[in-house]
This record gives sequence, C-alpha cells and structure tokens, in this order.
Amino acid sequence: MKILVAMSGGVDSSVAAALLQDEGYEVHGLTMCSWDEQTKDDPDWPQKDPTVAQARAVCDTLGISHQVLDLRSSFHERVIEPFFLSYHQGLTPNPCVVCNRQVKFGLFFEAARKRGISLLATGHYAQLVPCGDETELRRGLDTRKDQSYFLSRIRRDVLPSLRFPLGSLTKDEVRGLAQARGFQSTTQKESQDVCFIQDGRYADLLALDKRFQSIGEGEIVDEEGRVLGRHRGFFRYTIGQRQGLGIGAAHPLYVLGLDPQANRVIVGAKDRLYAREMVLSELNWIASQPPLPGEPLACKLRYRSPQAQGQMVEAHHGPDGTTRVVFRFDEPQLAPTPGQLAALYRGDRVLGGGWIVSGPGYEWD
RNA sequence: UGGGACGUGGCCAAGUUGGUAAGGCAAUGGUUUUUGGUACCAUGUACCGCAGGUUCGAGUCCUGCCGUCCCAG
Repeated sequence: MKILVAMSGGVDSSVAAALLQDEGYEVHGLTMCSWDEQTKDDPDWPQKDPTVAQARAVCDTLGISHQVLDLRSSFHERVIEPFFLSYHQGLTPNPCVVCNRQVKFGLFFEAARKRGISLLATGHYAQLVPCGDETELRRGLDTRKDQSYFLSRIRRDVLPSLRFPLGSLTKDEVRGLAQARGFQSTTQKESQDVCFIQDGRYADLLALDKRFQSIGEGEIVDEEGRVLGRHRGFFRYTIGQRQGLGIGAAHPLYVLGLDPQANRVIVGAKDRLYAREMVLSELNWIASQPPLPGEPLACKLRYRSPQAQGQMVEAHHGPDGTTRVVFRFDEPQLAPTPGQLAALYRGDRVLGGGWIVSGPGYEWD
C-alpha cells in the first residue's frame, strides 16, 4: 500500500517514514519548499534548499522516492498573508495551525491524491484511533510532546487517510530509533520556531512590510488611560506579554490589550489578565458529534499549558459546519488572546479547535 | 520664602542605637519550545543631591547650598 510521508529532514519525519516502511508500506517522501523572504524569487531554490537536500538524503538512506513541492506562492498566500493581516488587526496569530490545515493536511493531501496515493503521514505526536465509522484524533502518548493542539483545526474528512506513526512513542524513543538507523540529524537542532522567520523576531519580518512601516511609536497606557510609556508599534506586543515594556513600576506590568486604531498598548497588573469566559469563532469540529453545552470539557489555550476544565455555555452552529461558542472555565484562565487557538478535548480526544475572539476580563452575562 | 517633608544604581524603594548599601520593577543573557506570550535561572552600573564639619569610621549626626513637594497664604 502506498503512503506519502511529509519529510522535513528532521528526526521525527525520518523515523515516521522508517516505521511505515517497516510496516510494509510503499513509502514516498515529499518535502515542501516554503516561502522565505531571502529566496522567494529564486526559481532554482527548490533544488538548492538545504532542508530539501537533507530530506532527500534521508530518503536515499531509506531507499524511498523523494519529490519536492514548491509551495512558495501558495504558502505565502495561505499562511503568511493571513499572518500579516492578523497582526495588522491587533490579533496574535498562530501560523502553524493555519499551515497544518491549509498546507500540510491540505495541499500535501491533494499532492498525494494527484500521485495516486490515498494515505498521508507526518511525524506529529498525536494518535488516530478508528472508532466505528469515524476516526478519533487523540493526544500523543508522550504528554510532554503532544502536538494534537496544533491539529485541532484540520479538516475532519482527511482524518481517515492520515497516519501518525509517532503518536504512541515518546520523544526519547524516537531519538533512539533515529540513532539506531543512523540518522545524523539527531545532532541538529529541532524544528525551529515559525519556519518562515529565520532567526529573529516576528516583528522584524512584519516591519519589512509597508503596511507596518507606517505604524510608528505609540503610547503605553493603563486601564484608566494614563500614559506610562511609549512603544515601537502595537504589533510588536501581545496580550499577556511582560517583557519589553520598559516600564519600571512597583509591580510587573503585563499587556492587557491592544488598540490598533489608536496604536496604543494597554497594560496593567497580572490579575487583570484572568478571564472566566471567552468567545470562540469558526470552531472546527474534528468529532462528528460536537459536544453539547454544559458537557464537561478540557481546553488548551496554548501549546504548552495544562488543560483547563470548563464547558460551552452557548453554541451557534453555522451552515458551514463551524460554530461560534461561549466557553466558560471552571477556574479563570490567564490571558486568552484574540487570534490564538483554543483546542477542546474530551479526555484525550480532540473534539475541535476555534479561534479566540475575546480577551482577558471577558464576562458573559 | 512663614511652617512641614523629601532628594539612595533607568524607575520605585529598604536602610537598626553611625561601621563603607536589601528588595521589587525595567534591562540583558540563558533554559523550555513546531505560534505569540508566560514561567524559571543567571547577571550589572550607586562618588547614597552638592559642599563642608563631627568621628578611628557616616547614607545614617551637625552646618550651608541646590532641587522637589505639601500646608499656609
């Protein structure tokens, strides 16, 4: 049986490919060449890209085929441009989540189909469990490494065609397998932060865009409007942020909100960051049966933060299959941030994920 | 300029009955990490407003000056 593996050249995808091969699959490697400010205009870049070269080397070692998918323009259109727009509106985007839905489990899946391959695998730490006539997405066994949060917005209909060979392994086990197979990449650094941001701050990338160049300094104010200091552009800050404000005070100050229109950053004490409820939009359900309001659920507000218990108190299901909900936490949570992802779980099972619309202090009545 | 208070590293701020100066915030570096952020760890500069004096020794006592603030007016 044929299966396409998204190869990054790193440890995880390499081991994933090897494991599938052991299982008897006919493995085909595919690596995407994604957008980069420096190389976006080089027509030959896909052949020079060191990431691609590394992936190819792994495939050669395994004796499997390897192809490159030049997704530079579509990656820019589907991931980077929305990323820019989001920051421009004073939101804090999560490009990796968008990429997973749009690219890794969108364009990659189409690429597989075009090649006559119906299965797609990646090196994600998450588990897929057939259950009746649907496939459940569950947390990875290695709770320290579980990446199901990032997958909560992929399309439900692709789940049956996916395989996550690393879902039931720990990172240490994967490292061991990589070493045993002679994948030298163990010495390399793991997947970087946002792949299209070389080694700096995201704000430096934004600052290259003319839409952000017109945004200069602005005021840092408290909740009463008192000016406490100045900042270098609201898009450089996010809710919950403490570092970088440059204001000496009796107690640490955190960003409570952003005002793009006035180019102002609102700050205050940490206790002002807690929210008892939040509003989620465009909720994407992985589960065929969305949970009902009042059902006890777990929620992750960010990749590495413990799950928070709570429940939906109101849900509006739209015709497009997405939902807008009000979610109430059992205990107030720190800094739900507009633009960020909230993933909902029932136990280890991912039910879906939606974008956070409301900020700290939101109270629904 | 009649009465009162204060002036300590970028900011806030401790400093016993005088023995060469806490802490917090900010900043910087690091750890963690497929988003942003958080958290955690580690760092630094003080002629203690200025000038004199008392003392073996003063941020800590005395005098003068400068500056800020408050109350009176």
